[in-house]
Amino acid sequence: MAIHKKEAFTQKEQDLAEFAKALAHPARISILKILAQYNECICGEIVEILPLAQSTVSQHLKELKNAGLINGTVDGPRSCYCINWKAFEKFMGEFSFLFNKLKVQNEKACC
Amino acid sequence: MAIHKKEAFTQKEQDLAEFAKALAHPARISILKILAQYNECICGEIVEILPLAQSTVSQHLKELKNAGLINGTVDGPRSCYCINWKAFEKFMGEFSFLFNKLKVQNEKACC
DNA sequence: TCATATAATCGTATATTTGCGATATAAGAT
DNA sequence: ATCTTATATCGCAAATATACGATTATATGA
Repeated sequence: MAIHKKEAFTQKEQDLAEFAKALAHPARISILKILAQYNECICGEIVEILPLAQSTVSQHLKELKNAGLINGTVDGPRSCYCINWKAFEKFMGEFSFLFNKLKVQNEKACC
Repeated sequence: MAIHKKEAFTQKEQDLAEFAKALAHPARISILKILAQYNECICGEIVEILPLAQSTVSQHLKELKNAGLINGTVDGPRSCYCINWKAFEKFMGEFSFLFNKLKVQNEKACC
């Protein structure tokens, strides 16, 4: 595709897209559900639950962390992860706000 | 990657991931905002606003339509698009429900 | 110090996404 | 019938994402 045109869009649009991208894989949705259920988990616990290799789970965790959706701290030889509810709420709120706000002003029928 | 392991996850997890994927590009976020603002648009109007080629915009519209987030109807030589608010609310509701529900039961601090 | 346990990273193969120009299609106008 | 307008689709190139095994790093315990 030669060039990525992400730069052509607003920062907020890019941020929302990044957030959505982090959620755009069933494995990551599943990881978030597991983290929510257990409050916190080490990588190995998630590996045992999901049908994915350790390296793959670690990669998904890294993406979720990069997106800011989870926190991860080193705990001896392990890494402990949990959901960053604050970030989660921020993005969910922005999405809801953006589209609910836009919605009210044109509830009329269309094509 | 040899095999896609999407099948290993629940239908609901896959559906939410699909929804997120449709939103996982700033151009598509932008298109949704444009559609919300104008209520309905033909492809060419969006092409004029965004710094993307006509074929690229058409492709993004197709993805949004496949994900069920927008409706599109043929109108003579044009195609008219608008947001499918019902689908939108369904998915946003599912996300909020899923994570809000999980949240209440573990607000305690973690790593 | 050395072995063990845990997780991160590297390298690689393959699949998917992104973007565009060129072409095809379909409806309306002349 | 032909031309114009608007959109979809095809084909291609480049970028990203997915998945895994192998390797590396790090901390704990013997």
